[in-house]
Amino acid sequence: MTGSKIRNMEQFAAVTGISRPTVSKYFHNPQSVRQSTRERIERALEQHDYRPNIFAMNQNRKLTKNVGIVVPYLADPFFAEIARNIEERCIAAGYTPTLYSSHGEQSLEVEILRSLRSLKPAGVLMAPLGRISDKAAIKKFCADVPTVLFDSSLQDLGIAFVGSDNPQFSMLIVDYLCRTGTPPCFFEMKTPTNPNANKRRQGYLQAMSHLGHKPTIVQVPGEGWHFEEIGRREGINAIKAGRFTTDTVLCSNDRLAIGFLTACFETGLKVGRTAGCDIRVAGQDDHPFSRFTCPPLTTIAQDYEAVSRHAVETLFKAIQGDVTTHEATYFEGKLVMRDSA
Amino acid sequence: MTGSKIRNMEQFAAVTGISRPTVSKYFHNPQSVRQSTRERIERALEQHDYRPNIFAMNQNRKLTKNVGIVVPYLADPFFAEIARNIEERCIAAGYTPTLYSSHGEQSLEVEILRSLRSLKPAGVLMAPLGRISDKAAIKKFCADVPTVLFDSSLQDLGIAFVGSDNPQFSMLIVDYLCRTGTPPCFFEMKTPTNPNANKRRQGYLQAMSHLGHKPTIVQVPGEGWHFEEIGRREGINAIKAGRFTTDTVLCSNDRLAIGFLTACFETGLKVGRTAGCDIRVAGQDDHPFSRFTCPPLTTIAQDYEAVSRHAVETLFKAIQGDVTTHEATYFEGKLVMRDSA
DNA sequence: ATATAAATTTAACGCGCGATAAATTTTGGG
DNA sequence: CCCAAAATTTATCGCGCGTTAAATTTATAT
Repeated sequence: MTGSKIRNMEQFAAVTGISRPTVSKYFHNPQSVRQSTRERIERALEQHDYRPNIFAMNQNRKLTKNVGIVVPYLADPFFAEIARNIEERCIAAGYTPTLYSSHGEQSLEVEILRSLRSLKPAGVLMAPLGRISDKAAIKKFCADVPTVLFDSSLQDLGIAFVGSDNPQFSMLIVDYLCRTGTPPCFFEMKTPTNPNANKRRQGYLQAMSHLGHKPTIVQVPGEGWHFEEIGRREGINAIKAGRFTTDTVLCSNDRLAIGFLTACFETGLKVGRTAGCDIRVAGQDDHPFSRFTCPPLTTIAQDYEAVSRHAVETLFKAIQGDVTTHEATYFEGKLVMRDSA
Repeated sequence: MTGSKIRNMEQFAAVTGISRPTVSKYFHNPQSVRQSTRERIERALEQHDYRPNIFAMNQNRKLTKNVGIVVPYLADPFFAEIARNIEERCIAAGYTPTLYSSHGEQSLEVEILRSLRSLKPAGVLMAPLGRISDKAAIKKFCADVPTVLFDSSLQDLGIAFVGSDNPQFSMLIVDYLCRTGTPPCFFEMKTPTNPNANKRRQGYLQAMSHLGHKPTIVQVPGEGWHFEEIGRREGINAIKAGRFTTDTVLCSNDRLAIGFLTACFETGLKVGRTAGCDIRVAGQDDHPFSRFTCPPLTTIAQDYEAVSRHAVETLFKAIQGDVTTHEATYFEGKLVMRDSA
């Protein structure tokens, strides 16, 4: 590393002995220049750690290499994990991802889209808030920026949707629960944050009907993204009110289930699938913490490896112009048997 | 909203009937223009939703309004929460925060600093990886960009450090545990990720010595950021090997404790502080999930409201030139009594 | 060696805004 | 109504790079 400070591409090009337009071309796509040229640039790059000014680069280019990643609630480790997964894939593809969290608020989600516009992103991967999203604002955004929605579908907005086959989730776990014990009640929030919950309820109803059992749905109040607290507080209420008609409870999602496990603990119900247990509890998602509840939570694992991979691939295809019609992809979940049910 | 598309500040200025330099001044600081002028601009702003081109804005300004926020591992909800808190404070102060996670990897942390440089941030708030951080790289970065370190201290790098009084944490909980039952063993990773763990061990030793008890430290192997899994796996090993000399275990942090609770469950140990329980378990941090373990985890709550507030305030002071000498601030924790100990 | 295609160089403009200096207008106090 | 101070306008550069067209060099095939 020589001490010389390089201020711009002009000076860097001078060091390499190559003209600036060619150097510029290299940074745009290293494969677009001759190998000998590439090697000379890269040799100089090792000695001077020059980087093109990111602001100057982007201002005069209609399409940047920026990619926006928007999740509804980053304090949920599920979204943190999937965001990380997506982030890595974007970097590997030579893009610069920027991560945003809507923190459960409509106003923030809208503001994020505003900010994103000014970044002129090549594309955006977005998990919308869901029910409380400003659909009109998102629709408008999708019209201007190639956007792939994931996790939570929003009408047919964006160039594609990638998520999970939620009805299949519920049907799978209902089938398992019925095979191994009493048919489950379904525990959920009355006003769920996103449509996935509705599809899971449908799946539950369908599976129960198919197996010839009478369904019981326990809906509880609660707003916002503190699902564990809602599961705990309203779980206690529902247990005390005797709203669960069988000794098996299927929760709409894992975070609700984690809170419900606490509710069981605090009301003295022993959770598990062995003799001497009072209640079986199952979730859906395979949340990172589900492995560590007591007892560990039986659940349906989202294939978020597949979701993130397909979402990213779809976006990059669309960016490269292989735009077709809107397409929705749903990945199946897998049963994860643990000790809670 | 009129249909006219405004492409740049020139055109927007024309619409308002005000000159471009004045409009520019407004965007730099709305208070710097006359009220009547401000009102005219804001009226036009409502009709045309024009925003200055962010790239053009920043390229020719030595100091931007960007602020970098770097956390070591975003999939840990603790960091997600504190990042969110810091983010909001930055926005409220008129800055544009960008969030990065090192994902537990040195190479990524270094790369993030490289990227941050090219964003010309006004300042950076960084929770370093700790032990595996590339200290030289961070030192170099701190020399160029005003940086406040938080959560995990790294020598005396940066303009300030803001974190928790870790020895106090351990002393507080040791005192509590000794008052209410048998003195605790200390459960930790052999090679902790950051210096906080060492300070907590010191606090434990000091408190035990002060109270006249013989300390027992159980160190277990394990690398990376999957603390829960390490706590579970190595917890089982340590329990089976009879390494815990008393029926009370103080874990170095909550995530380890969450895993250790699972270990207790899987080895048949009943956790709690009531008659009939086999073991008491306590953590440190008040992790968002600690409220929902079974039993809920007794722990020491980090004051991350105070940490994030003071970190942001310190940074903005430094940015405004009130740079003094390096200063470290440590906030005390509060005992959160729950049912695990 | 020669023709042809491919890569590079040269030259020059534009992007949208920051920044500045000098000229002009507006404001507010007496 | 006048004047000094404050705010705004006018005019003009510069930032660092993208982009283009024409001229030139280099590589590849015949």
